[in-house]
Amino acid sequence: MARAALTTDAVVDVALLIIDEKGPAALTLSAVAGRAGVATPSLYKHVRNLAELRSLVSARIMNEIADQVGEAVLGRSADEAIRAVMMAWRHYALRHPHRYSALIQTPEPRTVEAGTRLINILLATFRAYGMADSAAIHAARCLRAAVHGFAVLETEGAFGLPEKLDESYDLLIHMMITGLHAPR
Amino acid sequence: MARAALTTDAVVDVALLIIDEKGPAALTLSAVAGRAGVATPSLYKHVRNLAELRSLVSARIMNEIADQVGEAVLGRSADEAIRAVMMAWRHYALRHPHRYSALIQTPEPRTVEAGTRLINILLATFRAYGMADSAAIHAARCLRAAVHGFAVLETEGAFGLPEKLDESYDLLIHMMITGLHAPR
DNA sequence: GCCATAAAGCTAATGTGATTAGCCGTGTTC
DNA sequence: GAACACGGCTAATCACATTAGCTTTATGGC
Repeated sequence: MARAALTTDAVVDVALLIIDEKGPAALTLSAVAGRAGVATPSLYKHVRNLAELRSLVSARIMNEIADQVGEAVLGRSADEAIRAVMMAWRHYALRHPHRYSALIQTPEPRTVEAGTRLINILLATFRAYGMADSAAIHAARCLRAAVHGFAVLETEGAFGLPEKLDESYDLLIHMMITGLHAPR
Repeated sequence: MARAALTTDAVVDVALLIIDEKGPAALTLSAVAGRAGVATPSLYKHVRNLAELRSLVSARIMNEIADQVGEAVLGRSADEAIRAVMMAWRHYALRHPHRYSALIQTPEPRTVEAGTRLINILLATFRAYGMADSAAIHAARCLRAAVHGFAVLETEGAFGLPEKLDESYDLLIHMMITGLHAPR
């Protein structure tokens, strides 16, 4: 071994710092190296390239979301659980808007793995409705799409009037819950 | 005047060609210039810079979506209209996945203007339910979030099993429609 | 038909970032 | 105490975006 120094995790930490401050577009290896007090090429000792750093960052973020959502759902079930999931997910996005924009959806192994944790939470929740596996998968996809769509649009500032967004989201939660109960 | 040659619109055409073939990340001024048979700096006679080109491209795409959705909704109302909107929107995304990924959500005037056309179609549709203005806005936001979320996730390949996606989307349509009818 | 002009194109140059190659010091380990 | 592997560094290359300034060519007015 050699000096203690930088680790891959520490590089990701710095990357998140930059993203939080200036958005995903500002994530460059130069910027990370500057923050870490190191020359740019030195980073290649810890990450393969910029693409890998982005993927590590994305996975870390997805894991954070899964953590928060998993925590929120503890001790709740059915409608209460759905509401808790949706609230926690959106709150994460609002607390870290730039991080949310840095999420990669493209099938990228690391993020997919973290995303699977999140999906499993949703599936477990839907089993509380007595749903069959297949039905739970469809329901989970719908919930994911709705929440993610709202979070993306809100964090990117795509909605016009900011003041009533809580109300809109309440409606979305309501629609999801009632939609799940309604017979096909 | 000078030679006929390139126009801003033609540059956007070429940009869309590149996006369709290789995705939004491949959209560089060099690539556009190469395709257009022109030196890179010549493009600056037609677009201010790469950022503006992206914004023009995004606006064009959003307008295409609004066109398709607007067409789909003709002659329909209420539930039928909602279903038609959702189907047309997703179909556009599936026909042009790379274009869908090239959409910019950030408050960017040109895209916002085109997006407003789309929102107005949704609002008009919700009035068919006899909704008040405020309720229609919340409903439109929810519909937009759900459809956009599904389209983003599907076009980026974020969903696992491709074969049942039609079924999942049917469920989403069902959830939206029943959710809209259910009382708060 | 001839010229001024403005549009549209071009070459050259600069700056930023990513990435690679190859060198150097420093702990760790035997 | 010497070999080694790790982590950092400098130098160099490449791809792009962007700017400056020159050249060419329609075209409208004469």
